[in-house]
Amino acid sequence: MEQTAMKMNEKLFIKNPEAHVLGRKIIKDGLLLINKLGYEQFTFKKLAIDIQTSEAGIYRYFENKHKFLIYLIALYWNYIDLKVQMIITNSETPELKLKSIIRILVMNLNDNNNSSLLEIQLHKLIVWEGAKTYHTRNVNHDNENQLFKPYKDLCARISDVIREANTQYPYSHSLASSIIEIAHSQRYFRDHLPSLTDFNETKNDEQIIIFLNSLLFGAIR
Amino acid sequence: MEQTAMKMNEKLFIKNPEAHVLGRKIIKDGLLLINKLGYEQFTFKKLAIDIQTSEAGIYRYFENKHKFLIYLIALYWNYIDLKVQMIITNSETPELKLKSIIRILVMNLNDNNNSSLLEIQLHKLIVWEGAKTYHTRNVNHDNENQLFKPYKDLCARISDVIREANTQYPYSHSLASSIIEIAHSQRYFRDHLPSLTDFNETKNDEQIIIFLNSLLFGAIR
DNA sequence: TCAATATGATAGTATTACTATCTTTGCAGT
DNA sequence: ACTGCAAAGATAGTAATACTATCATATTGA
Repeated sequence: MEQTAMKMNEKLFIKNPEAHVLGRKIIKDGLLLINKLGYEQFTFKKLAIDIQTSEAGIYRYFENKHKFLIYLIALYWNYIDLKVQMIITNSETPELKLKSIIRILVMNLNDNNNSSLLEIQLHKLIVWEGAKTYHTRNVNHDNENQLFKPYKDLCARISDVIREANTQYPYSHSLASSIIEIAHSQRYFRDHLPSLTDFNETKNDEQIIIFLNSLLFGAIR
Repeated sequence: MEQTAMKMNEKLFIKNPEAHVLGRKIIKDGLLLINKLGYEQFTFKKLAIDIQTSEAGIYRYFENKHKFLIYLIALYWNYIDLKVQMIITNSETPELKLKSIIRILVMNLNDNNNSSLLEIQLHKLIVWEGAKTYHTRNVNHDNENQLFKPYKDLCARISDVIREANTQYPYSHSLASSIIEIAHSQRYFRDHLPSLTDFNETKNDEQIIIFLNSLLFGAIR
């Protein structure tokens, strides 16, 4: 994943962090620190101390911590989209594609144990903080600046597969975004508000996968 | 709705706001101000100026703005739960109950135009800020203090109806919480990130209702 | 070698999220 | 009518946050 070097929206940063040592350190350690402290407690000051630079040093790369969060989340969406693209080209039927996509969305790590630390951390971030990227009074402005394009692209891609499975189904985009959101919220509920779910303590992703499958295939059947 | 006087969890406030004039003003105008500014920009200072009291005056009722948000959201869940209870006793079949519940969740205002300003504002709040109540590093602690009980109660109640409709269905809680979350996220997407949905510009709730019905009945069928 | 650029170092400001204290108002019971 | 106590008003203060500005130094690539 490291070398993918996805082209990121330039409105997300002031100076491209991937192109400089300090920038890369900000991303790598910043992701860890947000996951450690939570978005609200995370500050550029704390990150600066962590990586032994100054607050101003970080502000040279990112306008504020909200843009920083959107940047990291965009990284996640781009990465998932890549994985989904691979699945699509390698799977036979749309049904098999959808099943594999669901596995990617819940980040089932059992099968492919080559998942990097970065992937795991990005998945943790999306589950905890993902919704905070767009639940702001800046949504419309941020959306005009295409900051959520990676999410929308992923949604469109999954939507295509849904239509491939059932050309009559009229809500392919809504179904795609719903499956994505539920994959995250049900995992969060399982781990923190378990009475909102039916998943037992054995934190086995299999139950979430079965639930998502039944939802998706129940809808398009 | 005004006179329902639900018993609220005492850990949500320092001094019961419903019992005092200033407290009631904080709730009423605070709700409006959060909806106007958004949770992040909302401060007790701004609210104090708004209702012509002091910051300290508000801190006598609420520990901080996060607890205040949870309080308002709990108000919403309690209110919805009441409405759902009424529907359950007045509907014939579980299928009719579920259809009516979905209408309540999307806050379809066409049929009952007696919806108060408070209801509309609470619904706006849950769509914009609802997830922020539990996406915090305090979740576990807040949950132990039963702060999310109203949400869990509602989820359990809907879950019961789902099981009434299909006694074999094993994911009634997850399905209930998913339907609730999707009702809110799809409305938000329709209004702010429309390419994540299939709903067109005529902001008619009917499309969301149809989508939710197809999801729910597809799952339990 | 020069010039641009990256980074370091330090300081400063307005706002936020509180806490403390002291005073005044209004009402309840005797 | 008097007393006492809780509610509310008024003001001040503090640490942290979210920035912005400036000047110096290190690196590097043309």
